Amino acid sequence: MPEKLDEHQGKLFELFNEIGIIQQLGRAFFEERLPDGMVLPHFSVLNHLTRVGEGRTPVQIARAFQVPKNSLTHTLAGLEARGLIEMRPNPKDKRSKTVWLTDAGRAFRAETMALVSADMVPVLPEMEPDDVVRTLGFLRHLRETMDRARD
Amino acid sequence: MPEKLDEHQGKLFELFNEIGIIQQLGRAFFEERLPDGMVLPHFSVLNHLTRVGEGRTPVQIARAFQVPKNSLTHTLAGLEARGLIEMRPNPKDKRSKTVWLTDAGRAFRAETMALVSADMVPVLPEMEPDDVVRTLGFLRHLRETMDRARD
DNA sequence: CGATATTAGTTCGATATCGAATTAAAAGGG
DNA sequence: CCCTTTTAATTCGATATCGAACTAATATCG
Repeated sequence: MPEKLDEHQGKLFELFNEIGIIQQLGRAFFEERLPDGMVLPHFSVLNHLTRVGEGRTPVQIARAFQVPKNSLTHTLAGLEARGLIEMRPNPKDKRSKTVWLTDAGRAFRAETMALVSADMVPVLPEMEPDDVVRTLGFLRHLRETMDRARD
Repeated sequence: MPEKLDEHQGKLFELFNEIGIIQQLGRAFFEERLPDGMVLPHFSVLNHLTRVGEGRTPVQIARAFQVPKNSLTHTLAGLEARGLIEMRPNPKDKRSKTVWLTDAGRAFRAETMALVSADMVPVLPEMEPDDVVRTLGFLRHLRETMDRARD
């Protein structure tokens, strides 16, 4: 039954399509609420360090976001120029660096989070918590599968 | 119970996070298989015209993808320069244009689709069709909600 | 109708993003 | 140990992306 397979594949394409559009909506939503020259990846790095822990290396962060590492170099440079992060040498590896939040970075992340959260409230009641959790689970599985298939 | 609300909101943040990463993975996956200077949005426009119908205007397409219209101007210029689409005046509105696929554009889209589909086959068995459909449904709802909240 | 507001598309300048090449350090294998 | 390979980060050049300002055409409303 090759039609079944095609249909399955078609749905997956639609899923990617939808994901792209939502990503775009989310990016715009965030960036409207970020100061002047800041973009979503700037905030994402601050958030990542808060959630996963400071002292990560640039490659680790790049892998987590699945972006090329030179793209991250640029993002980190922007954050450092704004005094939101600090780069320190990596004691385990002289080629490498580690990334740390400054107090300003922590404060900025918290403020932005509060700001965006407030504006997100109207959306929440529309989203069934169970659906959110289930979707999250599936998307993680999808990501892991794609990641594995990347080789 | 404000903790419940915060938790719900936290899950939604994680969802956006995951969506961003998958979008990135999908983009890379596509662009590895696209010729030289072509990027995902180029393909997306060809695909959109095939699925939704030709003769769309740039603003319609921009709205469908939730990107600024000047970004689309640039994408369309690239496609036109490669002879994959054709711009015609809009008989209903002298400010506007309509976008049409050329034969080369149709052929290119089909070839790329086949190429990407083939490489996507290993991922398919990992994805429960029911889960894909359910996720798709939820994401559509999420998009519509965000779109409505955009005002 | 005529004035004003809105809409379609482009242009411009600034920044983001990426692939490819580069440098420096670490790892691995004879 | 050297030699080769891999890895971390940066640099460079090219293109993508976006906000803001602009032009031309259409819609709205008195």
